Amino acid sequence: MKCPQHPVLAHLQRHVRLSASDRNAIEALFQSCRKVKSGRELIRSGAAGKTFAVVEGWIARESLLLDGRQQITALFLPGDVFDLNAELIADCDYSLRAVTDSTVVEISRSQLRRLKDQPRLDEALCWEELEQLAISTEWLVNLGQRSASERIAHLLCEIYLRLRSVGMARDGWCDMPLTQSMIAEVTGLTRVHVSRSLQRLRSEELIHLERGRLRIPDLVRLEEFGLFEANYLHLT
Amino acid sequence: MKCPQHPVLAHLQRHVRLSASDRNAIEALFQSCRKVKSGRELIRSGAAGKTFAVVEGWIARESLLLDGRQQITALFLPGDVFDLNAELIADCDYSLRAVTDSTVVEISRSQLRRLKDQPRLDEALCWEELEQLAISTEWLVNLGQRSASERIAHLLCEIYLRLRSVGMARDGWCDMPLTQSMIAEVTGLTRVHVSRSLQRLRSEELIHLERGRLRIPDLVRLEEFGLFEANYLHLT
DNA sequence: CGTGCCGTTGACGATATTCAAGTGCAGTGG
DNA sequence: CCACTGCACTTGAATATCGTCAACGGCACG
Repeated sequence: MKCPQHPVLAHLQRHVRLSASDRNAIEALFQSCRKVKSGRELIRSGAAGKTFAVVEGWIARESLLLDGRQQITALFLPGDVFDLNAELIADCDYSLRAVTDSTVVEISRSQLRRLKDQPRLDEALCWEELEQLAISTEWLVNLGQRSASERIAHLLCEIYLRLRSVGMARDGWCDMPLTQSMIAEVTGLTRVHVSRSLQRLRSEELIHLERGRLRIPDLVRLEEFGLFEANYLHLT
Repeated sequence: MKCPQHPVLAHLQRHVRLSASDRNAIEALFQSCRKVKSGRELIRSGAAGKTFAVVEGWIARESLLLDGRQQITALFLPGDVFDLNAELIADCDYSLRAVTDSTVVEISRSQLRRLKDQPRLDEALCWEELEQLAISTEWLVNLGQRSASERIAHLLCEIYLRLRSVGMARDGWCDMPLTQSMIAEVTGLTRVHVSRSLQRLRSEELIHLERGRLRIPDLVRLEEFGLFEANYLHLT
């Protein structure tokens, strides 16, 4: 699904109304976009950290354990600006991988400093950080307290609302390019168990999920099932 | 265990060497300390967000589910400065509770802005944010991928190293005021299973834990057991 | 026409939860 | 001084949830 206006601008303006010069400063960044093929890494574990904005596509942050177990610790969707302080890191312990064919912008520390000199942009960027932290906090609750089906239901609610907030979901429909293996890596479950849990959600008519598209016939019911409370996303 | 110098200064100076005026700006904050009794809330769910620095004691961030299940999503130890952008939040979906009798400093948004005008302090504060995010990311891996005993081992390694970085742990000893119920709320397990898992760690001589004190006879062994890799803490 | 990835299914086993009862200890008040 | 209470922790037995192993089908890609 296409985003009506530029997703990064839409995302930044969810809490702060930007001036024309603010918008220009952001748009100037897009002159150096970077395309990344699905499955390729933007940042490899061990490299230096970088700040990104997602113009198009989905990005996953992955952490690898010594024995090969793997966890997706964050998902970045169109419009997200993330890892604002990462340039301080000399060697990352995570990697960033494109879930779909994606377009991103790298933001250097000097560019970031200039953006932060504009008060409204500074505030908008603070909201970005706040959102990332709130989401990862909510994911902790998800992994710690919810059952398998609840975790998946919660994740799908979050994805739907995050996409909707930049105009990329409506009428209960949105893209959902995550494979079941990836859902497993997000939710801390096995592929097999994700498959079974999804079947349960389908059989209870809570979701329809096929060929990379998700349909939620009754969002309220899915939210209740997944003990989902939207306020952590700070949508207005 | 007492911190040799002021824990907040020690913490901020782990990555950045502060000037005398930087240190004065921080010390000025301590004129308005706030004492909180063990078990009391600093911030209640629904209130406005605030920025804090921990002078003394341990603080937990808690999230409550609709059905009463509860998760601790962060622990703040002496020296930590946290929730730097929280003043934007009108109503929190979490609460902050003192684990032990504690002393904290509230930092207002205007104070914060003044601190951020000093470049070294700004950088030190960025490191604080980076650390919080890295820890919550690592906790996601913990909940998603590790077994019960591994989770607890990992948590104890983290606590030990975080305390040691501000001089509050040495020779394998540190404070450990968390009850087993709290460990359960951090690790997403039940109290009962935490009790059994701790017994396993004790029987394998990986830890000695009693009366609020932790002893780790062989840190390397405990780290290996818990698949702990310290680099996410960015200690030098 | 293979090959690899994604998803599904079944049988079985491991891990963690639930329920219930009981201990030790610190603090309280008669 | 001693019962009484609440809290932290422990233990056992039964159960549920989730993981592991293995096999199979469909589909896209070269």
